[in-house]
Amino acid sequence: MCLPGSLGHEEADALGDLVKHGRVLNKSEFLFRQDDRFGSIYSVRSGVLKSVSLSSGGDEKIIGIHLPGELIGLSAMDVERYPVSVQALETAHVCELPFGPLEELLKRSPQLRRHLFRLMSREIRSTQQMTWLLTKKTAEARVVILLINLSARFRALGYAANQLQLNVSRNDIGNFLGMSSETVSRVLTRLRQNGLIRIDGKQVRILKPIQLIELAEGSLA
Amino acid sequence: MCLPGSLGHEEADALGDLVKHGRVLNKSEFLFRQDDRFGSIYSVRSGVLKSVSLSSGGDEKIIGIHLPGELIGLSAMDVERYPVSVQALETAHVCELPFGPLEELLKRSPQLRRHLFRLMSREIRSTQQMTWLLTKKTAEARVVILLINLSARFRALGYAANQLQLNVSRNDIGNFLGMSSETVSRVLTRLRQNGLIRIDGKQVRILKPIQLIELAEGSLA
DNA sequence: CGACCGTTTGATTACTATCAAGACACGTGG
DNA sequence: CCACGTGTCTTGATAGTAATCAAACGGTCG
Repeated sequence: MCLPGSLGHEEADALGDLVKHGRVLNKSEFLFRQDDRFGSIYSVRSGVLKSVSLSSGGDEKIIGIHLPGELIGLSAMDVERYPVSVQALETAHVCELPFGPLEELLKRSPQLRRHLFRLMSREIRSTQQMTWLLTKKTAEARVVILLINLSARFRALGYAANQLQLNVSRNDIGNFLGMSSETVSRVLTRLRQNGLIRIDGKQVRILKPIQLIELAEGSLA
Repeated sequence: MCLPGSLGHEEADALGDLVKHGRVLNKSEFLFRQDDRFGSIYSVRSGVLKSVSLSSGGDEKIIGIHLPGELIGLSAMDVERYPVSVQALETAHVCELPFGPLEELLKRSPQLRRHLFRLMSREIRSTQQMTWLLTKKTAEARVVILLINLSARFRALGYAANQLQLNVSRNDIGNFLGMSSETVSRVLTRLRQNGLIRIDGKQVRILKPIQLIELAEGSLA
């Protein structure tokens, strides 16, 4: 399924017709690049991708990390060109939803309309929460909250919740959370030393979720 | 007009019928509070308001500052209750757009649909830009960028672009930009000393916009 | 095996928060 | 009208968190 959520059969079928052939991306391949002409919204079927925005000054900012079931491109609906690049962090499958036909379908399906509005609304909220994270939390708490957040999202997908396959470099994590890769590294080692997590390369295993949550809340309640 | 933007006459009329009696808010009065039941989206006709989110830990985070022409409540469309409180920073007029009837109208008006999607998309982008601001810019640059940003938004409304009436406390500015009120104060005095702005209480006059912009770009390009 | 990129760890620096005190503005009540 | 209190703003001194600079340590892939 390409648009997870509460859709009737009819809508699902119509949507199925609309979907252009799904796309497979290899690791580090781009789904689209910043300033490409906007034409489609994408839905992640498998794999993990990142959104990156390149500022005029030349530095990159990682805007989001996308797991299966999530939509990509919602921030481009009112502009000619995508404001970010999207790149696969591992082999990924996506569905392409061409925006024109999608709008047609929206005409007929109140369900789908509600659904899309919901998704966008949620996106707004989650980005706003990120600003809260960035201004009110210490580096340690930010990393911990990211781990908890990813864990919850994995669980919601039916994957193991405390066995995170982090195909994201320390650099990317730091960029995303507004800190240096060194600090990310330091925080992770400290967590490991305290027995809250285990680290095997890109694998992070959450050993004591409850204490992690306490840590996240604790540092500046 | 309650939904600024490109609407046909028909839509505008229908929308006019839909709008519940506008509301007037005195300074520091609440439009709605966090956890109030979601029912309406609001459009600012005059005045300035702020969105504040209260975390479980008890501390507040200012999420947004709303000028005339902007919509409030887009982040609540998929939840039962508003995730933020909205408070007037000065006397303000708003239109209330009850969500149920609005959805009815969306059924019939592709124009309006597009318009709403556009606004939400823009909101996503502007919040994402805020995360960029918070992670990639120094305290000084953040304040400067806020000034420039407000100036541009005022100009777009037809107001004087370099005569900002900042009915926001230093504390609120700091909260919004992720820094202490003291730092805000220091940055503003430095800007004043360098002749880039003038300050008369809440009035900020931009004297050298070009140099301000250079400053904003300069500190960490 | 060696080169290379990402990670870890250490030492130093720097930005900004925090703590504290004084200045200022404003509204109230004497 | 002026004294007073309250809240915000400014300014200063100090402290802390995280950035930066640097170097050693892997793991991976020709």
